[in-house]
Amino acid sequence: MEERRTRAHAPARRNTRQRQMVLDEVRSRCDHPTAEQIYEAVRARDPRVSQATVYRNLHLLAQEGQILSIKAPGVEHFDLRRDVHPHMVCVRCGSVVDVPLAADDPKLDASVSAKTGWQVLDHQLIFRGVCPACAAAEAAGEKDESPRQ
Amino acid sequence: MEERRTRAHAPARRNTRQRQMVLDEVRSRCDHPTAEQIYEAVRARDPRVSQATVYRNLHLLAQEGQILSIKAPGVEHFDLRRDVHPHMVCVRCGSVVDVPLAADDPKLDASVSAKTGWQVLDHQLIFRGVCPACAAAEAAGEKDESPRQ
DNA sequence: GGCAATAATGATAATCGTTTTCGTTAGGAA
DNA sequence: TTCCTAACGAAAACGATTATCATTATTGCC
Repeated sequence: MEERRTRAHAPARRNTRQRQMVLDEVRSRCDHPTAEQIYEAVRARDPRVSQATVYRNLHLLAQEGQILSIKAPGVEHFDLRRDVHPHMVCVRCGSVVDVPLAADDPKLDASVSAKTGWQVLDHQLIFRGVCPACAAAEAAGEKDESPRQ
Repeated sequence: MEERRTRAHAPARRNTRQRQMVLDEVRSRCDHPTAEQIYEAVRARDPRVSQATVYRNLHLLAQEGQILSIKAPGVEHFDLRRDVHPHMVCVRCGSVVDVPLAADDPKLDASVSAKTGWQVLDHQLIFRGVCPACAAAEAAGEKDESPRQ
């Protein structure tokens, strides 16, 4: 009852050329690209790949734990690192960098789960700030100094 | 030179009826409403208030430090508390709650700033999880158990 | 109190990132 | 090789937010 294919042979994940390109692209970078940036890079290799495919695969890979998704305000970024670690977003240009802080308490999620009764999946520590480049630009007299986002 | 009104008498912030309604509405709640929810509540009091006005005022109040903006993945939420503190978002229904954790190290921002050379404005700690209500619904056999967002 | 300057508004269109739709293509087990 | 169906591509749809612009109304000042 109710297991036509459910256990017989798993959900049958297929290894497509497009999926491999998306994974390769994230892995080959040392920054924190957005879906749009990955799309452009993949598209440079094969212009027929569609945006939807890039989004689909980024989310699939993140779900599988092969890459990390960073839900920055406004745009989602991706990271080849798989361990949870803090990030910092520039409120002026949107760039994202890793923050070199000691890893958080690994029991944090469990402790919050115990305190709240929620089933905790993961967490994200995000700093907002102004990167050196944008700070320099501001100092140099660029008008419009109000933070965005 | 170049200070027609710049210092004479500040930018002249006006106290409009709409702005007061938005602030009252956030203050009167113990949850973490979205702009849309505030819009609906304000609109119940005065149907002529526009969405743009609600967004404008929420951001202005957040910038002034009168309320707190929580950049949850997908939607922005607002909080009557003014101190930085962690939140948890339900990946199924999107609800947001405060997390009862000891306040973070107040020197955290300064320490990150020193380490990275960025000008740090603030930070956000966000947990993702499944709230008890949604967990119960899942257990009760609701189909579609894959996390959203 | 009246008046002008301009901050702020309301209605609406536009934007942006992302997701859905749906007909077509192509992995890969049999 | 065949067949099932996961995955694709193109395009439209979507939801949240922001910009535009003519109009309104708050406030400082006489």
